[in-house]
Amino acid sequence: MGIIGATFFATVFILGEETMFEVEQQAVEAKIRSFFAENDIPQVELKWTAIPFSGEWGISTSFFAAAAAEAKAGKSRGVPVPLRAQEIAEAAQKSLEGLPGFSRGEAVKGYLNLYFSTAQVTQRVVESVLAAGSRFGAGNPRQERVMVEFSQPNTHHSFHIGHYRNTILGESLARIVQFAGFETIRASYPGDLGLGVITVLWAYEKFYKGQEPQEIHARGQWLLKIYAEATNLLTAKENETPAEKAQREAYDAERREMYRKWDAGDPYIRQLWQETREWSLEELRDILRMMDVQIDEWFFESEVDEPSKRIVEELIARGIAEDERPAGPVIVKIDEKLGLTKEKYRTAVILRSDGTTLYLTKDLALAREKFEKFQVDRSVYVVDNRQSLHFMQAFKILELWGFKQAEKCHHLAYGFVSLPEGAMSARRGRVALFKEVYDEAIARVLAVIAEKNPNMPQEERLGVAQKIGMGALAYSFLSVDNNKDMVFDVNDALSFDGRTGPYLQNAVVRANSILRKAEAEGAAGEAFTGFGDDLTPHEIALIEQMSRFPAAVQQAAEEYRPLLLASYAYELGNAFHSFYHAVPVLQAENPSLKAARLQLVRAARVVLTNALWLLGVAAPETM
RNA sequence: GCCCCCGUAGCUCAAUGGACAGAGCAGCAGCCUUCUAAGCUGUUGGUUGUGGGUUCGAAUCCCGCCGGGGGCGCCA
Repeated sequence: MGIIGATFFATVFILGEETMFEVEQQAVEAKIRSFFAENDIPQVELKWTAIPFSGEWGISTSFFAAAAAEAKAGKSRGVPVPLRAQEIAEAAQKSLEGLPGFSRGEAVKGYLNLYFSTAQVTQRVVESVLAAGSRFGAGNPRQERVMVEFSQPNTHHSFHIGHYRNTILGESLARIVQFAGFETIRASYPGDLGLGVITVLWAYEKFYKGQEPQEIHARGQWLLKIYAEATNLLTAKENETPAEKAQREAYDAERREMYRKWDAGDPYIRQLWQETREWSLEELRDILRMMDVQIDEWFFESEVDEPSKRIVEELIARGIAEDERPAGPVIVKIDEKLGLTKEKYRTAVILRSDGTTLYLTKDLALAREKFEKFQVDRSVYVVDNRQSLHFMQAFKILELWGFKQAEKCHHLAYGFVSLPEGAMSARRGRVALFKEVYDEAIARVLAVIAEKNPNMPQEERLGVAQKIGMGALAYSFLSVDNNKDMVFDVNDALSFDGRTGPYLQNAVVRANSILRKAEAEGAAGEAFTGFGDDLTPHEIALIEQMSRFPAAVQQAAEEYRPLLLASYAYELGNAFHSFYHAVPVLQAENPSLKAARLQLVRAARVVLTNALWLLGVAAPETM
């Protein structure tokens, strides 16, 4: 099979088949369906998996469900389900004799295992990979538009490792959903107003005006220091003297006055706010650049503040919200509206009694903008799990309000990140700042390069170190399921051994190295005549793993879980490293074997690169 | 009191109804004149917090309990 075969399979793949073996699976399934019909077996759903722990390659299904359905229908004749499942498996196997694409079948313990004809299927997988290249694994275009909202740090603060978890999770999810075939919009929603912001503004204006450092990150971090100091000045202490108390209260009055002026649009305060806000945003943009994240839409809290007030009026007018002003705030009694007897969504406050907005108010306005202006069908919010109630309330209110997209709003909650010493606290100066971790990562990688690859030209080292350092960090965060709390330990996060980003990058680098050498010795052009049936187990394992990639992408996108791809990527990298160790490529026994293995290495590099991209990890040429 | 999340090997984590609960780290034993040893191979280590239930089949689903974290009318 040459060009024609490659084109044929690539076309099939692009047009309809998303998970590589749908064609085979459907052919087998059709046969089993008619076998069921002929033998009066209930037409239950068949679930297909790879054959586990066989070292061989194929697809598998079980017949427990069919046997159980028979028993329920009173047709079991007293045969226990497992035995009957095995009977069905054996009979099904007989009915499938001679099916093209498979070498043999076996019925064992109620399962039917169908082994692929390796030469044919290998050919097909490798050709599909090489034909699709960077699009291998991508899903067919969907009609739905998905907005992923992530990276919502507060301005007048500095970006720490907790913000990093949010951002890498959101970016990876956005890449996965996009690659799976959905039109995807990345949205960022920085918190640029509120008391925390004003606190920094107050202290800056009063004590530090004009003293800011010029370097972007130093300046961002400097704002965080101001925040910590200011909070300290404004917090009541034990045993404080009357003079201290008076001082603190005077400061607080100044701060409140500044908030009032900001709200009233005082030009001087607004100007000061704009300028300092921009410092934070500059730092944020630079960090997103380091992470290779491109935000499509920026929403700011300050921009939805006014629109959100009008929404409250609408909700009151429609009887969804109740106005208790001036004695109380504007509320939505969600449980009551839903007729719930136990408290679950509770009562939400959507406007303060003084008429100013809350976080929830603004999220309602933002949601409406997403639905109406951007016409999104699904909206994913990557926000830490302490805000679960907030989003449960927000989505329910949207539903009461009549937005049908509300049911496709999803809060992707993740556990918060703490340090070995305890929770991060800006006030105590106990914060792992992203930029510090980044610098540390670079330094560590440079040290490893100096030790392990001293021949690497100096001018290449920094670029490689950035990719490896960021790869290690990204993978360490994404390989923990998002709903689990995490303790950030630099040594774990920046480990380069074992199940890590660098391990996977190293697999790509090793593939590059083989291909580079092949190129240099002129072997790259040698005719590839196809794969034989005598593939080694390491080759089969590698190809099998590659064939699973499209399905892994779809599952990760459906479940909103980058972790699945982190696990997948490790399995693939592991298969490649084992192959690399055990199977000679450039030293293969004969030219046709060598050409076939070179194809395999090319394909493996493609799939590894695609999988890593979805995790926000870039592989360098060498390392 | 109510709600959400978590509890799996010494440590960090996978496996969300299917076959023997898997990796990494740490430990132990091997493998670099051969495509990058950031690697490979072997090995030690588990009554899946606990008690019931549903099911042919449960780490996974349901109920109770224990332990940890978070949240609950005018913070974000």
